[in-house]
Amino acid sequence: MKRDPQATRKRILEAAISEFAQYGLAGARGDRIAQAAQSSERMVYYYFDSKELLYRAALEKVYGDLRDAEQALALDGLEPLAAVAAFSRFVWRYYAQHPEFVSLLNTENLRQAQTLRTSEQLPELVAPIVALLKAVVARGQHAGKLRAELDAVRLYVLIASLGYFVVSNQHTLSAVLGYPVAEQRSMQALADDALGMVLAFVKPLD
Amino acid sequence: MKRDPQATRKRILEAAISEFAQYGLAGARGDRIAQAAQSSERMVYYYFDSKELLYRAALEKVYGDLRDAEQALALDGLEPLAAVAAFSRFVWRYYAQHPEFVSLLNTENLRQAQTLRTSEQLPELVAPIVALLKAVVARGQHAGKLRAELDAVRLYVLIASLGYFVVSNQHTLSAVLGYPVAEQRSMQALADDALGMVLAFVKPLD
Amino acid sequence: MKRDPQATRKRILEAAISEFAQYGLAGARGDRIAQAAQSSERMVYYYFDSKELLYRAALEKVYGDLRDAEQALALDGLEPLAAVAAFSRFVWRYYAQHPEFVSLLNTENLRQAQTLRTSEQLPELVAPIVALLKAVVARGQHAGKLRAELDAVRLYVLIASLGYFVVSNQHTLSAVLGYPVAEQRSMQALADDALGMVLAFVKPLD
Amino acid sequence: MKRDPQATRKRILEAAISEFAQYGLAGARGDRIAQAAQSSERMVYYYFDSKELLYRAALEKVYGDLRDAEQALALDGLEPLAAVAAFSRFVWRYYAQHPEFVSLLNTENLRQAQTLRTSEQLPELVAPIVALLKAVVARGQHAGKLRAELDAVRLYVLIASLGYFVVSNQHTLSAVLGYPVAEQRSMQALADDALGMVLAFVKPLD
DNA sequence: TATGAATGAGCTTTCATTCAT
DNA sequence: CATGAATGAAAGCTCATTCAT
Repeated sequence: MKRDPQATRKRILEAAISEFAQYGLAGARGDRIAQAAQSSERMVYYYFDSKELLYRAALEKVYGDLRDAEQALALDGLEPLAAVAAFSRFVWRYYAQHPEFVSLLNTENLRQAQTLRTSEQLPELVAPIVALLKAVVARGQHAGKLRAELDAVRLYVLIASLGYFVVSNQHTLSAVLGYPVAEQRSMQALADDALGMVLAFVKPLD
Repeated sequence: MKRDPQATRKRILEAAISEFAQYGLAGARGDRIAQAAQSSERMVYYYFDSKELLYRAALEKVYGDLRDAEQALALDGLEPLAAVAAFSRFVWRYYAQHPEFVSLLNTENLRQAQTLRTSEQLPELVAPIVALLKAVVARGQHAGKLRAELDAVRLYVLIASLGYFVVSNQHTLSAVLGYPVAEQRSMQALADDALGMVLAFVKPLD
Repeated sequence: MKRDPQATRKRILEAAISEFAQYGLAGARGDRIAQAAQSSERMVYYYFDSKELLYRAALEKVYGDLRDAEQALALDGLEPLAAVAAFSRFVWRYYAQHPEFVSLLNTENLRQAQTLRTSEQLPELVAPIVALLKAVVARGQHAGKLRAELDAVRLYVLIASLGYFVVSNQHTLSAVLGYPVAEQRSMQALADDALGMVLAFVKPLD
Repeated sequence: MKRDPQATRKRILEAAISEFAQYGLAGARGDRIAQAAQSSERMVYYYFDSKELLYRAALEKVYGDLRDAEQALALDGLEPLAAVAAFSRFVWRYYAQHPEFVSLLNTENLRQAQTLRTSEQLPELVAPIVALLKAVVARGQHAGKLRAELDAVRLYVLIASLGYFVVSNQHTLSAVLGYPVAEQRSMQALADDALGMVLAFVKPLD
């Protein structure tokens, strides 16, 4: 009826991302996805064959989107310290603006990365972003602007950590601390603190 | 079977924690819990009335365990900086040694803290630990050993962030980075870096 | 509600035999079985776990019934020739009176005996009846009343053949030949001819 | 794809025969047929309109093939006894070499010959072969070489029986008796015995 | 002649839960 | 205190078939 296969497929995939992000894999419901996509449950299987494969497609989509977003990052022209700061801000902003990405990652970790481990295209979707930071670190160390002992991968993990937790755990945090993490202002304050931490950490101890 | 009601109840609760941690709320299966508890599905309902209530009990249990563990923390006798370090190490070690706690938190955040928000005993289970850090910060600032602008709640969030992410996302991290996060040694290296970060951050900029 | 588990289970199994006999494994419908058994589709799964296992149970039941029926056969007191006749008549009568057995066998052959081959109890359900004929043949050959070259297994197959086809293929036969195979009289005439055949075949050519 | 409509139609029909023979009507799958025919599911409907009609076409095809094969049978020149033997061997060989025919007959009987009974061309496909035997019997009786009481239709049924069962039930037989019915040698031994039976039966009791 | 897209209906199976003792 | 039996509701998925070009 719609005769626009690409569009239908896309609507389903987007509805699925949102559903999986909200309910996890086990909790996601086919009929809800169909309804949100203004399509039918049948079409979901027509395009994606099974819930698991739809979930895999959703994961690949959100990782792909991250990779696409990071293309816009131009760190080469920046001072090493400024580059680390820009990188951190980019990552944190991405998490904050894409809570469904964070949620899907949590879901995938619950499953012990079952799907990710067996995906063929996922590795290549993730490699570039770490490479980006590696380049900055190497350059900064060479110029004496970043600590020599710095390990780029560990630095990446720490930067990610600082932005991830507040998005991932925003609901329990505000329930438990009464701290309104989701609000712009507190988010910003946290990000400022975190940036201070990162920069203090990467600077050489002159 | 076993004429020891308390023991049966306990086995069920423990099996439930492990099941919820592994599969989330929606993915958890009553029969698997019953089997792991060497009991019957019927008993699960006998003691906990419903899956939701069992889940709530599980959440309360893991939060209670954290509260109990933190009793052992004696920060009062320590220097402010040492106290911050001890606090951080405690939190991180707890996360690392209790991945089921981390996993349950993720599950609860997926549900937008639905259960936690309506729990009566949960707030009081969490308040003390933040209070602990608050005391240290106040004392340290008074003694001029910690930065005056430091906000204890935000500091708590940042410390938690640094320990949480690697446990929560260990599976995707090792799948995607090939970084063996779960191993003792890499965990330790990360913790060392993180501690460096925290201390550099809290110290006054003399 | 019925609180008579054995009876419910039995009604379901009988309904299943009749359904499988009428529609085959693929064509059998769970709801029809449930309805015929005056139970619910859910109960079918409660007792038998899956359609396949229900089918297996059905097969085992009809083979078991045949084995039970054959207990009544007392061939030892008979003359060898009379024993062969009695055996043949028993087999043919059993097929004629249990078309659902014949139909299930056809279904199982369509499936290339997939289920039967992997059944543990089926072999032992079938062995005795052939053993019965073997004993008769041995006795008859020893007494010079049956042809020395006779192979008991082959004889069994031929006897079974003569009774099976008319039951198994009665519908196509009457459609195609206009021969009312299902009627008592034609059935009897065929059985008489068949018995003549068998006896002429087993007698020594004096 | 292939601009050869007749060839496509033929491939589909052949694939259908094989599919119906292997899985029955209910168990047959449109997509498997399409794939085996190197065509598309859509084409199956294009040429045959529905599964039922495709099944009917399959039945008509296998009956037609039998009728064609039997044209080669020249019984007129043979002695009555030799003619009966030739007829029997032909039928048995045909069954053995066309298990898909046997399987389709079983499937059709499961359905209580629903399709066959309402077919217009099927009766005329089957009549000739029985007529063939009738002629032989009449001739033989007239010449005193065949028993006078012999009924040709019943004789046909018995001959068919003897060849059908081993093909139709080969899988359960070998599973249950451990008798390798499908093998050439055992098949031949059975056919020899069966021929002995038939001839002993039709001969006058001089 | 040929075909990719779409679909309603229904199938088997699972799940959390309640009944009855 | 404990449990075997029973179940309504829904979930994921499949099937034969039709639409639209």
